Amino acid sequence: MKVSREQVSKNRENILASAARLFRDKGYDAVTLADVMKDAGLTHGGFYGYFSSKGDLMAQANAWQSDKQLAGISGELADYVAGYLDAAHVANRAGGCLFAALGSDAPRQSGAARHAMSQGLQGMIARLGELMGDGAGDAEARRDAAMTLFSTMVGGLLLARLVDDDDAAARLLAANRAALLAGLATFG
Amino acid sequence: MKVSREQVSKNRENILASAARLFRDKGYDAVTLADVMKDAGLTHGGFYGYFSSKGDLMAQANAWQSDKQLAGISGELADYVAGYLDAAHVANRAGGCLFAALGSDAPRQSGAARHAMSQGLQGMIARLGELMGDGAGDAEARRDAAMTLFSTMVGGLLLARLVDDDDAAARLLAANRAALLAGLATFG
DNA sequence: TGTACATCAGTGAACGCGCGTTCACTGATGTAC
DNA sequence: TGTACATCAGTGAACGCGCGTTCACTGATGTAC
Repeated sequence: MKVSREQVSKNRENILASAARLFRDKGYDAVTLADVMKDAGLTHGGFYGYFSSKGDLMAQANAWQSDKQLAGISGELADYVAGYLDAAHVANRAGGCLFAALGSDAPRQSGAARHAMSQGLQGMIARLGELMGDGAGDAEARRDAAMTLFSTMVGGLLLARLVDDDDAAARLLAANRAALLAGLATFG
Repeated sequence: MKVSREQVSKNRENILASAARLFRDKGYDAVTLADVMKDAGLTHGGFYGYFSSKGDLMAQANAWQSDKQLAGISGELADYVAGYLDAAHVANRAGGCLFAALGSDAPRQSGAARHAMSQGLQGMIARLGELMGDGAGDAEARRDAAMTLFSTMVGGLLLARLVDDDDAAARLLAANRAALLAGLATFG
């Protein structure tokens, strides 16, 4: 049955939100279109009214999630870093950072899906560069510093999720957090 | 037809080598058992004479590749870091670091496959800690420093592969390389 | 050392099953008058 | 404002296809004598 235009808009948003969560949680390949549509409260047949293919959904979900993450950065940079390198973030893959959850899969995707993630990453680096203290130098130097900062954050989260020993994970987080916050204090 | 025991041993090695390459290149899910067996010069039906399931292969390939990588670390730590954060490594996913290629997929695997990778990572960190200069402090401090070092290396390589712009990738590599080598020089 | 035979690694066809995608149909929406 | 009808979002069954896994068979290996 036909639904209102407003409902169509909500459904589209729900599909993207469900896809963004499920992809991060289980990986692109392990998530089926039926899973996504069911999670969004619809049946799988309606999918092609919204997206042209699974690849299209992957691209749009990457862009959607990138935008959302970027918009979520506010306040002190040190607080953002500390929240990122936290046990709660390690446990919350479905709701956490796109780049740590799907970063090693992205280069394998073709065209649009990869590009959306690439653009998101560039935006992320630019934003973190802006938040860097003046002590880090001029705009170019701050951008370089942001690249290293975010590399360590993503790598640290990814490795903390990888080890299957809670103590080792906690130590990885703590070591990275301490090193990065010390660096930011120097720059600040 | 039956083959010699020596050939069986070689075949097993070939299957693991093919699997380790293909998994890193295309991801676990996108690689079929037929792909692996064909790459190893065999037909797919023979697979179950060597491994009990695809998951078993994934676990053993992870362990095999981890061991190989660990054994490949020698010489100056600074040289290893510079070679790791290099454009050639970005381009060579199939032959490169297991953790950067499959790190975000590993936590989704169950039991053995994840554990093999976790053990490999712990070995890697221990080895890098040993190679840290005395300036980094005692054994515990060196291990912490190795954790941050490897987090930045893995994150830096992963993000450099993710961006679909060669200049941006080169800059990410350069920024991380410069920051890490400066840090090592201080510790040295 | 040579021969006869049991073993078993490898082959390739076949099996279920699940997935992405398609499609005829339904019935609520929104427009034309 | 009400009514009649064209539109089209959503449904659920069906389709190919490819994958992991199984299995009867083959023929070289390696052992027993």
